[in-house]
Amino acid sequence: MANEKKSTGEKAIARKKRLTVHDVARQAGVSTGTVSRVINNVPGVGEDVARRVRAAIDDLGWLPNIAAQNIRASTSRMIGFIFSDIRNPLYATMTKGAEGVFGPRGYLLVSSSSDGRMEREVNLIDLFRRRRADGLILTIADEDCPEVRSAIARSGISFVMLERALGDEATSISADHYGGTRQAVEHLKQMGHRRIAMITGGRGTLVMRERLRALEDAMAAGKLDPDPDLLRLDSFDAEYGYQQVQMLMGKKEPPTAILCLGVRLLPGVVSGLQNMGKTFPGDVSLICSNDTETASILTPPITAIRYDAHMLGRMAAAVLLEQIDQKGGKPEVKKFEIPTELVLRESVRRI
Amino acid sequence: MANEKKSTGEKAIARKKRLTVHDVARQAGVSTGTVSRVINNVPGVGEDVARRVRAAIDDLGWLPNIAAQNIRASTSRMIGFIFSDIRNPLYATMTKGAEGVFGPRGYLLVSSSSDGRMEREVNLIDLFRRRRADGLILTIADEDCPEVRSAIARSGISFVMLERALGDEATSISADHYGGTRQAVEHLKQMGHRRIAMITGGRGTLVMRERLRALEDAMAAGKLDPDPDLLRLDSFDAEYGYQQVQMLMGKKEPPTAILCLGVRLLPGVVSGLQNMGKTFPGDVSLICSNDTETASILTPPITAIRYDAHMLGRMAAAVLLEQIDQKGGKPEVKKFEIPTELVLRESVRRI
DNA sequence: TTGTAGGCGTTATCAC
DNA sequence: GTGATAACGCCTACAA
Repeated sequence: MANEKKSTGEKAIARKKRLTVHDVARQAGVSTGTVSRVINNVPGVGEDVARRVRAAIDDLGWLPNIAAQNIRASTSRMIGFIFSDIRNPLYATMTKGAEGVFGPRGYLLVSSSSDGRMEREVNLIDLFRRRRADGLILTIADEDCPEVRSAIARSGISFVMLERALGDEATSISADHYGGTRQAVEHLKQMGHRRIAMITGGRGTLVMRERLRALEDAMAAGKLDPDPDLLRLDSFDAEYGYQQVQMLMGKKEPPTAILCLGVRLLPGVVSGLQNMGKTFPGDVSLICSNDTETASILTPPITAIRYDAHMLGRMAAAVLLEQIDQKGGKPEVKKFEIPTELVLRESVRRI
Repeated sequence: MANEKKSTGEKAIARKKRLTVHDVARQAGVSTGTVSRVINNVPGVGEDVARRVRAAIDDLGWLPNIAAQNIRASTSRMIGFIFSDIRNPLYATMTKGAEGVFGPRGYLLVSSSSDGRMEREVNLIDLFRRRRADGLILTIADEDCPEVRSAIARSGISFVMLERALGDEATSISADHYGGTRQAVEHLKQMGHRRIAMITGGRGTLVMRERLRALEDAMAAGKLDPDPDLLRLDSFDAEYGYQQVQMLMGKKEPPTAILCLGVRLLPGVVSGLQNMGKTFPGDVSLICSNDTETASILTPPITAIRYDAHMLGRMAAAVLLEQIDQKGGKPEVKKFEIPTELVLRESVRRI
């Protein structure tokens, strides 16, 4: 009663006031507490009263303000997902996968692109801290960046690394890049290839480390000595692929096969080859990663290392939620890996 | 003082309590109001006091809780963007563009996929209403769906339509699909084509209406009578493209040119052609929309209707923010269009 | 210049 | 069963 400020009177004349529990309570002739109990299904509310409340809710078209609920519960039911660029189909697919897990559990997924820049990553982490995100999925550009690591640490937010790792300090979810790359190289070796180049990016990430280790192991196992000049490891950009493939193919002793590892690299590599009049697999064999529709419809279609990015997103979401639920007991650090598969097509020839 | 509950004492022993203005105020030996003034740059705070406050903030590592700020300001600084699927590069690109406008202005962009399903769209709109989003960018599946329209209306949230329209009722931003399609068809006519097919989706959207109108106008202008059986207008899915292109090319009188309008359709159409051993432009000429890297590296590269999706996202964001700022005066309904361009490549031949 | 107090919209803890 | 009331974390009159 004391609460009936004049704003109620203004409502009709002034700009539409936002609806609150109070409006519903008044309309139903009950207290706000009762309204709250009804919408939260707290037992012990009279059936007729509940009916009246629900009628008032429908009548006014009220929906509880989640922000207010959250502030009381000191939670946000929001998860941040940070990666380089949503235009990369890999991240779009992971986002879609994660969304499918978070949505039904009442969490809002907020994906944001850092353009792979450290300051943006730090800003985004701080932003999620200000918004009191309940969790973070991180696919950062460089696992060793101290600024980013300290931003993560001071945020105090539960997080998992996706396609990245933080030593033994954090849970991570990734594809089996070692296995995938190893299988690709073994296939090339079987097809008679000895000079195998690799174009990729992601220095300072689990992904590059595993790919490199796989290549080295495979070469060593075949008693082939790797040529360091065949390694082009500085970027995932199409432009980089375009340049490097031409430099590689312009060498006196060009590679006979190229691993093109990174979704955006492939268009660059292919148009680089086209630009210098080289064909695949005639002039050079090609294996790409991840598999995409583009890879499958090029002429000829391209052999690819495939893994399920959608599943990766789902797993990251599920693992993170589990970790959030257990918050209190210190979270166990776990490592999850999903399998890869070599999709044989026509871009590799026997030599 | 009365406020110093025992929780402060517990802090050391119990689970880490969240930081608040109170902690900072105590640490700096000032009141919470003063802390608030400092972080909000309200003039009239003693320089030494401000310094002490800032020191305390840094010391504790506190960041104001945006949720709490928002609940006071009755805003959320959050914008929802609803479309069918983030894996569609068009939406990913728009999202990126919009992010670039919202971020610097302190707004959080939340993109979510509806899978083009009406109930999902309604759920998402209600979700954004519960979260008190300040604005909505809508790329819904069907402009005429009454459930969705009423969800929009009852939400009371400022919104703009992106690549969609709501008659004269709402501001919309889109590419000039009429112009783009018209130009493509004129080009085909000039190259001697008379039987022009169109594969696309999006019934009930501005985009399809404009494309269809352009095709009809162009045919009429050339005194060609359109064959309704050459119109395949039921889906944007790759699978649909795969099927329909084969049905079209299997006809007694197949088309001599196909407009393949929809990013995901292209891989389907191309592999459909490959599957039946048809080539382009030998057996049929091809024009696609939007332009993608895939279109440019296929053999041969594909003539494409291009428009700037990134710009579309930026514009939608800018227009929406302007509309939000002016909230109070009823928002003017405006229509924005960005130009398209026909990128000539090698998938169209003269006949 | 700084402190106090009330309120933003909700829920949980008391009483009744 | 239901109704007051005190938080949640912050900002802003208003008072001092």
